[in-house]
Amino acid sequence: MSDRYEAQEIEAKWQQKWNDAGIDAAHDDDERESYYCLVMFPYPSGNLHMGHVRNYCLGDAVARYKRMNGFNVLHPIGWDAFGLPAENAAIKHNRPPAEWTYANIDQMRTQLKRLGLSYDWSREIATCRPEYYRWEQWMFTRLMEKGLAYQAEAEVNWCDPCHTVLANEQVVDGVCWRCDTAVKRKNLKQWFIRITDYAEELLADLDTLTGWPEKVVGMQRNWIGKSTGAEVSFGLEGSEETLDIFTTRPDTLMGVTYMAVAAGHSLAQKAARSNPELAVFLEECSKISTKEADVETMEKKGMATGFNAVHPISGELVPVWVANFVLMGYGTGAVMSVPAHDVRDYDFARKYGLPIKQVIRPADGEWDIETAAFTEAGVLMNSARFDGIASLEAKSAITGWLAEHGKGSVKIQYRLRDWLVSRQRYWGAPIPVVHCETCGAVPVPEDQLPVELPIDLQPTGGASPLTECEAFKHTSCPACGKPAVRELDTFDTFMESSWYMNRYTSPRNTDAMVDGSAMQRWAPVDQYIGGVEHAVLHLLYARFYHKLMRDAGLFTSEQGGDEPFRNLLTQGMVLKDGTKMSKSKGNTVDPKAIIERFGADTARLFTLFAAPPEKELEWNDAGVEGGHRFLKRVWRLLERIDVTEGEEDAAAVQVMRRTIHATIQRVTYAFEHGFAFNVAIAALMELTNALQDFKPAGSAGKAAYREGVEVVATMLAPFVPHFACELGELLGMEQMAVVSNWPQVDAAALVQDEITLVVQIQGKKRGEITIAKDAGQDVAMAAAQADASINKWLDGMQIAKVILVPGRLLNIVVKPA
RNA sequence: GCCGGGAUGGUGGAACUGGUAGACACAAGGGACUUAAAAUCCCUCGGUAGAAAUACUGUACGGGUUCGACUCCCGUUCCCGGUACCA
Repeated sequence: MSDRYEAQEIEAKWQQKWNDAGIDAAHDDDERESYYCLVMFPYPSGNLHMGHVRNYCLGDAVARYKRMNGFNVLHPIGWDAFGLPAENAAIKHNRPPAEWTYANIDQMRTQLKRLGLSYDWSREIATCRPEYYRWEQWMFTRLMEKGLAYQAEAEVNWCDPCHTVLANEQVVDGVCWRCDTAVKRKNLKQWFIRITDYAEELLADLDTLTGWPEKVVGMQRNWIGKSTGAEVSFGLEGSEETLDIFTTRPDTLMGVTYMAVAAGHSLAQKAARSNPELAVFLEECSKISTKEADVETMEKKGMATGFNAVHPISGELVPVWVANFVLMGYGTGAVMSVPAHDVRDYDFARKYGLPIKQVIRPADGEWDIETAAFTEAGVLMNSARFDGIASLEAKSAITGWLAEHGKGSVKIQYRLRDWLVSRQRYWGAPIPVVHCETCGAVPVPEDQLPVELPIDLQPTGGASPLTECEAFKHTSCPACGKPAVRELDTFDTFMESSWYMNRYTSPRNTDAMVDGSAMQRWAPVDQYIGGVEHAVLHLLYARFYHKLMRDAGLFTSEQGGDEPFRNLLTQGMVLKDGTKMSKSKGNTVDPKAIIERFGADTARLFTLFAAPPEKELEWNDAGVEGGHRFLKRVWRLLERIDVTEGEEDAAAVQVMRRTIHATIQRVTYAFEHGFAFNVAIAALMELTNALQDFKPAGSAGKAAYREGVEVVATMLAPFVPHFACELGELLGMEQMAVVSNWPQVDAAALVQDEITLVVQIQGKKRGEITIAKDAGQDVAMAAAQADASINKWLDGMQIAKVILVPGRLLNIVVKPA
């Protein structure tokens, strides 16, 4: 048994033993310090792909390392089980989404278990179960009561032939993915949650996220997009109404030469009634998809409405245009245009022959406005009483004047928009609202929750089958008791993924969404690991939801924190042949095949070794074999474990022990700083190579060799737990490797009397010298000059400068004598 | 378009806070063992010149700062992620 490494047998054996010993359970009642390690739960698409494997191997390494360091670890898993792919699969196979979803969950659970991941399976959750989503329904009714949830019109991508709303993903080059018909924008009354009420806190608390990658914090900051500017009321010629806009550049107000409104703006709609040409243009505008990338990259077009706006300061008339790039959902759906000082306005003005009026000039020098827009700050000109003022002061001067005259005010604007949570889909959590002719939109009372989704409906590709489910649709009004109809939209699936991390702390709680004391024990998540593609949306919604839960009184800041994730690791994607693995490209690698051929440990080892966690990982079948070869090499270290060869060599033992303890230091560092497991595993390979070359001579040699092999077995445990346990057993280690104590560095073993110093001349390496550890510059220089291969570069030269970097290098700067 | 990230040998990657570029692997080539194969072990392995010692050159591209730059600054190209209804 011990002479060959048989992965399949070993892995089955240890998974059974771990299960029997219950070592993966998180204990709600425990003296030890808690540690919460969370990986992003998967969408149950049916098969585990390499991205999952990578994510979960990283999380498992962290969880196991923390257990070996004495922590009581919560490492849960579950299923993000609502969503669009289930409906697509349902149409394809003509089976209800629920069936497909639950079958996939069973299959993927088996695959996860085969990998030997140390989850506490007793806490498994699936978001499509009423026991789960009832609490987000409950939360939504609370938000309605607080005025944080509201209904408003919003545009969707609509496909006429399919008679359905399309997700952005389903719009390809402006047409429906199924029937190739051009999509149309359509207004629907939908539910929103006021995330903008929390914009300031979401922004401010980014500063507390010191354990997050800076790039993610930056992306969130930009997404929230706080800008300070002014709201300005323009008049409308021959009308009492005003045209209100927001601008970040009130200093350029005197340069406004036209206004631009969205196609959906009331002014545009009004103008189109008497202008057929404009009506055609508006129709054309309604055919752009709602994707930001499409809107921003299309050709900028516009048309005059015939209306004129009245400038709030000069009283001059400026034309109001409709422009296809102005978005109804942003601000007021109207903007002021200053072509002289904004690139997009400049291009638009040039295209349509609109006037360009320069009102800012550079503080020093001239600017040719005929050539390009001047977008920097400067000094005002052509601005009547504001002439000569610098941009910065002009902003407050002009805003102040507007405020005095009731035509504007300082305004803080966020790019962040309220969270649209309605989806016109079936496979999602029902929105717990009843629409009553008398009482309006009424939240479903707590004692009637959950509003259960009928699970046996069959989507057809058209409208959601929920809209045709009479049994679901008809109910009575919770307020007045009269017949009423249920809300037929379901929640955005980001709703479920926004609070699952907190649910794991008390996953079977039937009395409340979460339990304050369980939150106190576990929350916030100590380490969250998942794909960087979630850097903005999922992570922002989860942060927001955490604050909503706190403010609903489910836990206090002291119990659950103000933020859900203390530390974040964003892993890169798994690629094959330089591109993302996908079925359509036919370049997928099935983890199952790797596991069957080499075992779970080899699959785990390779995914961790092949690339640093945050970088993309290029899959390489040959590399997998290399990983397997390494395990076999470690295995063979056992052959010499009780062998002694030759005379004891104290110096060799000292070098060996230094290597062992330097490796402990390096591997431990990887776990404590950034999880560079590729480097940690490389260090373990180096140690293995050193042990292979080491002659275990005499009792000290034999002891050093055994120490080294035991250290390798123990430190491999977070990465290849089955292998490490088997090796540990064969070594006669007292405990299973996965529950052993993490090795400690013996500082004495690291001490070195002499060090090697690189010698450079003019910054180029010319040799090495060996000197005493704490020798000074004089000693180093003497040693350098005593070395012929170094000294030849000093011949005929005058030493201009000497730089000594202690422990690293000596750089000698010379010039001709 | 906008926001964020990346680019180092034939390949994946390493290089601490600006201090030896290429650790550790993979592939390839050569050799040992074997009747043979597999497995295993040993050697070579950025480029140019050289028998070698060695020298020059080299971290996407063009500049800059520095005694010293893969690392910092300015500009450029290409690739990837996100862009609010994929999750």
